[in-house]
Amino acid sequence: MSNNTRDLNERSLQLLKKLVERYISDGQPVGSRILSKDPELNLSPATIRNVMADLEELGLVRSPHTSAGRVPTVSGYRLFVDSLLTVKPLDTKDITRLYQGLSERDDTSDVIGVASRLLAELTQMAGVVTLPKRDIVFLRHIEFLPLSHKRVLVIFVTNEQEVHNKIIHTSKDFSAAELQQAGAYLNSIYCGRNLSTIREAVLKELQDDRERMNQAMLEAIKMAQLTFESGSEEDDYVLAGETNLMSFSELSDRDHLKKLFEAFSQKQGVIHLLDQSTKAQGVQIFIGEESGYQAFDHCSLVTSSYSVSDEVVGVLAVIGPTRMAYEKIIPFVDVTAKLLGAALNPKSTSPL
Amino acid sequence: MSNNTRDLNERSLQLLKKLVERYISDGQPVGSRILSKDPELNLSPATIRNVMADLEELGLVRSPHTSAGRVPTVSGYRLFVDSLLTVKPLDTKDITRLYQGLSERDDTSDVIGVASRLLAELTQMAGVVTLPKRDIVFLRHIEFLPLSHKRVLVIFVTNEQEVHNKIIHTSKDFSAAELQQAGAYLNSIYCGRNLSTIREAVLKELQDDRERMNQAMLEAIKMAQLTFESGSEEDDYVLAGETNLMSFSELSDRDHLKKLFEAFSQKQGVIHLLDQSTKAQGVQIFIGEESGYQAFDHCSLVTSSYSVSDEVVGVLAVIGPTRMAYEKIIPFVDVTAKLLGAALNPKSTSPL
DNA sequence: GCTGGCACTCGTCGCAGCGGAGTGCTAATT
DNA sequence: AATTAGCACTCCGCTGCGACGAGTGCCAGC
Repeated sequence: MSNNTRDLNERSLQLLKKLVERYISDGQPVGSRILSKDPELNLSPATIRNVMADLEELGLVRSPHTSAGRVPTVSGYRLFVDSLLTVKPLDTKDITRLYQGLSERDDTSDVIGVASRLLAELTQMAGVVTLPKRDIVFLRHIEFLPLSHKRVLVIFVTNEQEVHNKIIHTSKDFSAAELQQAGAYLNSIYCGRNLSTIREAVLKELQDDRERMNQAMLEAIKMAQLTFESGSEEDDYVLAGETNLMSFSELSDRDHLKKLFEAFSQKQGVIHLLDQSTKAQGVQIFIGEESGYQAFDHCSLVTSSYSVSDEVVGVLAVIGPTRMAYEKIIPFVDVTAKLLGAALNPKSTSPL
Repeated sequence: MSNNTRDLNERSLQLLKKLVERYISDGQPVGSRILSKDPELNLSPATIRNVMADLEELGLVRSPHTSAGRVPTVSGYRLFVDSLLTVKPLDTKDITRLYQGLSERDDTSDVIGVASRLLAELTQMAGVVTLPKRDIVFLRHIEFLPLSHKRVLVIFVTNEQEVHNKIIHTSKDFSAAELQQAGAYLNSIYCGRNLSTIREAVLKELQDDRERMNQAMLEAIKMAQLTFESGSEEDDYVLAGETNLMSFSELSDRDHLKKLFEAFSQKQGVIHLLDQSTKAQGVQIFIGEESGYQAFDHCSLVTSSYSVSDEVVGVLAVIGPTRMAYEKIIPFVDVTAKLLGAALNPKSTSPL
């Protein structure tokens, strides 16, 4: 059952490639007769049957029942996308649509949402984009408002458009004036820095320099610490085109569909899965059960991290049935990730 | 085809009631034999057949095919919920769950989301709650930040927790200091007032009193106008438990399901539908096609507006198959609406 | 080593037959 | 006049059967 490429000669691989391509385009188990008609193979059905038997022994294909053709297994798809696939150049129409959507950043639209919708719309599958990591998120303004019961509402603005808010619990009740002062102080020293470095700086301040700070400054720093402590901002993503998945017959089983949509609304599992792609640069693919999540059993995910200034800040993906046109989707996801990264680059956006 | 109640005698109505109840609990077309066994009716199958024929003539029931018993039509359900239904008191377990979830307002949780999730969880259908109208939304703090290109980022905080933001286009570029001043001015005069009255006041100012304001005040008012102009805050809702709907066989048709979920993600249609309930106090029901939206053809919505200080501020609903246990859902929605209204009442929450 | 031929397996389709559930109608009963 | 019993009828759903087609595995010949 080793699906090592060396166990197979060129012809078998070629045949597997044709088989997978054929299955992807037709959705029907493909038999020896059909493949025998392929001019590039030019083999008789009987020979093809022999080769297919080999492929089946290696676990690359299987037949749903005795007298149906063969369909690729997960390993078969894996081998296909890893070694056999010939990626197609992107459709020019798609390129322009992506470019339009992701380069011109008009005010109210959020790039992440646009990217997600584009992924879904142009692939007719589901698109998902994680929100970018805080590393590229720069503090623009911070402010505190008093609530009752020792609670403080923190509002902070990042980059251009995003406004975040959080409620923190403080050790005592503060007056509006005190909080205003704290905000002004923090603004003066942390504006323009990214959230990660702020967090580190805050921690350092708290450890090192207590004596050279006055009480108000200390309180302000404490509040900043509460605001930016890790995990404060739970990860999230923007999903689009889920309903497209309902049209695929291989996913339209009620229970599968339910599991899938439940996974989408719980988010957590999806986040974990996508996070695995943050390590690698470029496109990565999860085929069927490879994901390890039952909900995605008959799905494939084509993911790519996206980066700003050479640093990975998030992940995007297209989710569809295992039987998808990988040769198109892969370059598509790749390009989208790059364009999104570029669109998020603070240098290319208007200065503060 | 008039389904006037007067066309029917007590017995026929009683029989219709039994029939609908039976169909709701079993999901099978109900025939004369089954109903004849009901001790309260105590009629022979033949008599029941006669009555059923009458009901069918009036359009209250229909048979899927010649020998298949009867199922209620939309009119049948309508008559049932309007005149025949005997509502059941709420399950005590449900009451306590609702009470727990909606009375204690801890910090981070949003009541609207909790309400929506409770509706879904306790009914095992989908729950939806519209965000409350701005009339009960009080301005707590407003602030402006400069962006590039004559744009200004407005952040305003309402009630306790909610932070809103919006980008407005101004006639010229303002400095941070100017904007701060404008914010301070607006805070001083509009804090604590609700958004509707602010909008009116702003418009009045712009018309009446131009001469007695200085330039800065005028600019501030103009910005407030842009911020609070109507339609600025598009309506929205929180949905929960959509996936529950996938379990109902009568909705599990692929196309219907797709339409339904598309309607959910586009939101707009749902909002329109729910808005119709803002006029009435109390529970309202849309059965099947009554909603006018194809996506909800085989669904019923049990809606109720919810009010704060006797003013309707939003709508909540349970969405499920037409064949749902109305006698339980109706009081359930009713109570949830009342509890939510109470939870939102600013008087009962901690003061500013 | 490849290929043609052949027997075999399975799934699908159409068809017929049958039982069950339920109806509508009519005639008898109260 | 209303209710009921009886009966013929309709229609769904199930089952079994045979034909068909697609595709396989294997063997023998090229």
